[in-house]
Amino acid sequence: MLDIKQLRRRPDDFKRALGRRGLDAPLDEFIELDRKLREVIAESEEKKAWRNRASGEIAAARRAGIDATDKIKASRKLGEMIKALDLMARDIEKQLDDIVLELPNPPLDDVPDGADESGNVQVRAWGSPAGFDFKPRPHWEIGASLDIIDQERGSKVAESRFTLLKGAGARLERALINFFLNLHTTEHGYTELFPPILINSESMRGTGQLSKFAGQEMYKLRDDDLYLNPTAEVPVTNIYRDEILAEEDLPVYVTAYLPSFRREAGAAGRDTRGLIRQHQFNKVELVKFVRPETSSGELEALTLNAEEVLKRLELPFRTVSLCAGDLGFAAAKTYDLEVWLPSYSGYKEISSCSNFLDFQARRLNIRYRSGGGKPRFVHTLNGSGLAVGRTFAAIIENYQNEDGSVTVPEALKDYMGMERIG
RNA sequence: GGAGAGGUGGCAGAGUUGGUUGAAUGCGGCGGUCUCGAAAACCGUUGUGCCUCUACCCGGGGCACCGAGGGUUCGAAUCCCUCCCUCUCCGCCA
Repeated sequence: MLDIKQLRRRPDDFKRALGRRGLDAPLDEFIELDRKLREVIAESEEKKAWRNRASGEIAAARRAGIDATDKIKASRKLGEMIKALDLMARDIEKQLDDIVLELPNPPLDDVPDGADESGNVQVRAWGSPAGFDFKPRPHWEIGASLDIIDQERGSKVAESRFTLLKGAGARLERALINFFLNLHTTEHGYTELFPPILINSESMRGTGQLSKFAGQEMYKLRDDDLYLNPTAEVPVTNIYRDEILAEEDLPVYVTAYLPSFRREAGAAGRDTRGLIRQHQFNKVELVKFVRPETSSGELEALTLNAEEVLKRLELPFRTVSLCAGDLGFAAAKTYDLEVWLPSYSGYKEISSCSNFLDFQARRLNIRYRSGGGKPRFVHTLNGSGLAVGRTFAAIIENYQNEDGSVTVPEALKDYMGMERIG
């Protein structure tokens, strides 16, 4: 959520910044409604002050045994007017919310221009895709022939886009989760969390997952006000909702492994095979709560933490800075990590690291007390570190051998208890 | 799932015959006195949001907030309704 006071003060700046996203924000309408709202509030509060005074006088009169019927009558009339004004205020507020909650975060200045994916800019690349002296196969074929990925039976138990992992496959999934968490907790200074997997609508709204457009993606429980976790960003960022943190507690670094569920509405026909786009997938998330002055550097550090995972696994990847038009709703700046996948003959997103500035914190009301002064909003950041299924696929494809076996990456040998699969 | 108790300021804990109670008191925190310094003692101070005045800050005035939402009333932390949560006992289970 944007800062309404800032919006009020310099709407043109916001209009320009949001324009970089290709958005024509209805800010004129906002300014007009906002002006009207304050007018109504002022009138209502003035009448309330009057009523409060009258109530005191009625009390005093009663104690003195004086009749106050006329005062009570006048006060009653005032009450009706106040009720009407408050109703009007609430209506205007609702209209304002409808506008403000749909306004995305303005991009930071160093975010490249561009309307879509094609405007993204590579900032660095690591490793080089291995050449194969045989025809490399996609991970779903290798997985099937090694009998470690079973998509038919996954579908039998649930439906399509659900997968059954078997034997070394199940072991690899678990190994990756452990490896990620161990790296981040022991070497990168993150505290491990294991939050609830079912999430209430208030938390979903807080991080923006429940806005008009995004609501389609979530699995909702029929009998309860709960959703299946779409990304650990939601439960983890919400842990401090409505809290004021002590400045000395910042920065907070937390990491969490959590199964994630998405309906993938609108993705029909895309990535239909293999582990790339599943309804249920595992992910290790990195989340930071930081002081505003530090968030820019914290994003660089968080991105490097995610990159480190790929380096340890010796998987070639590149890092791209998303252009203004490709940024997610709440992000002011995002780096995507893309891993090399032979089956795509290209790079595929495996992590997305974003700085939200105070956009999420304002909506979630997460603040910290600076010195002895007023509470200020923290900045929040998050990134995948990493998506487990896509890492699984990348390992199978990049480490495949001509005989159909897969070499276990050095970093995973202890976790796997084997040097090769198959 | 059954029965009961309860949700008040950073914490603890008053206040429920409705009326200067934003809320006693204690602790903690901050500032000061004292001290070479510290402790103790004493004095003062100590919530958040919004509206408004002044040029932003500081400050002044106002409104709101005692789990959430609604209701009764001139007036509600105090009465009524709905929901949420916590605790205790029983049952059940991992």
